[in-house]
Amino acid sequence: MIYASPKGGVMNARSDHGVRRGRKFDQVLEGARKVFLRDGFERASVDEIARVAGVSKATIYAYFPDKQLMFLEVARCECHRQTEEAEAMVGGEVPVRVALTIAAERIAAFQMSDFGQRMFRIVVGEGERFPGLGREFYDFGPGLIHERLVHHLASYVEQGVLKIDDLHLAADQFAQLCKAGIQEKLLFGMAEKLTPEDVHRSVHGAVDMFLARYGTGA
Amino acid sequence: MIYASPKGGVMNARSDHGVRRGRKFDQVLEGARKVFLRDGFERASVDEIARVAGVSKATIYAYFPDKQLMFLEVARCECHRQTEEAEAMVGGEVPVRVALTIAAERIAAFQMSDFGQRMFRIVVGEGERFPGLGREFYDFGPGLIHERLVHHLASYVEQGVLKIDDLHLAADQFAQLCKAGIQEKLLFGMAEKLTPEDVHRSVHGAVDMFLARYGTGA
DNA sequence: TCCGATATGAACTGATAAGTTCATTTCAAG
DNA sequence: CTTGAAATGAACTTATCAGTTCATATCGGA
Repeated sequence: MIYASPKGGVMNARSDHGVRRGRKFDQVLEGARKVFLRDGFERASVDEIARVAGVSKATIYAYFPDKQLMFLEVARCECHRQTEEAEAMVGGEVPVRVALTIAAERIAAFQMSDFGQRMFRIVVGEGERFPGLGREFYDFGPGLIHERLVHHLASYVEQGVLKIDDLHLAADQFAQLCKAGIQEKLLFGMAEKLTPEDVHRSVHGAVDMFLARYGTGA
Repeated sequence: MIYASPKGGVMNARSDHGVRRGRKFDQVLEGARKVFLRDGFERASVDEIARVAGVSKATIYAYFPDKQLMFLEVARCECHRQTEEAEAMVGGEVPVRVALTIAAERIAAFQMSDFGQRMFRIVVGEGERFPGLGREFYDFGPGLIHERLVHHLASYVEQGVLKIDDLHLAADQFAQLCKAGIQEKLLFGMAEKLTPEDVHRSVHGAVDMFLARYGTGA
């Protein structure tokens, strides 16, 4: 099994969360990621994680004090990773409609992705019992999108093509609109895969509605 | 403990889901409801349910073949019960804006309720492992609202005060808009209680946006 | 090549929980 | 009051799983 060696080669640094590092750290994290995303927190067993990671259970407990902290670490890493992948966002100089359409497509795509869906299920399902988990997920997922959106909307308002009083509400509304007709079907298992037409419909429906409300026609 | 006796007085009928009934059926269901809603499916223990229901474990297993079916039965009952409570909906002869505002307030209220939140967490969290659970929840919760909404929107379209091509999309969009600024805060534990002002802002934001897009001004 | 840090695995503890069993008791209908 | 269905409770089986322990093996850097 090929795995990246820990950055810097330092073997026994402690992370800021009570988590030790070492040679096989990445391997463990990867195994944990797979199993937690597949089975959820409660149903995932540490023995299974060890098996999938190709590592002994003792090694796992050398890194993490317990299962909860291991899970939190995985969640944290996944959120950060996912965020980095979505770095590229609508550039500066495109028409509003185009920018909104691109943004809507990203939002819809994320939520339809296997990762997006499973992570959402876990965070929502276990959220009440993991203080801070929901917050962590939000800050490095939806919250980040939200901030970007507010920022871009503001610049369009300055240009005079949008008129928005409450930028934060507008951004939330837009994000919500992108999920119309998608989120429920997926979350409640009423459709395995959505057709590109379904997505197209939601995306354009969101953009049309948003512009009808906040567009100046300029 | 006071409990309603089984309807009809028939003691040993089998329901359509492999579930037997009997003297203490309602008591068991009530205990299960409490514990499942409090702890979720995985963390709820049958012994605890027996304790809370004031019933012996053997009795529980006389009714339900296993924990899963017991949970499904509880979920079913809860959804139906909840639906019945929300029967009253916007009447016929009020202006669109008023009707939409009332509807938005209900949607927001349901999702902020303790029951709405916990049930959503469980259904989303366990949904992948309970075939049919998501569907059941949808059909007797959000799906019902959806149908009502479509129906009412159609009548306003006929009156000429709304202009809507895709009624189902419009209904989904409206429902989504009502959650803007509420759902994420609650689900991700970023606010214990939302102020009435927050709700007011979301509700009116939803109505304003919906009318901007679909209103004819008539 | 040598050394100290790291990993191993396999057995072990302790706890919890699902589901079963059965002799005994309660209850309600007739 | 009688009777049979329903309920009891407490012990029991079986299984799973988190977390520990330790003697041994491996690995990478110097």
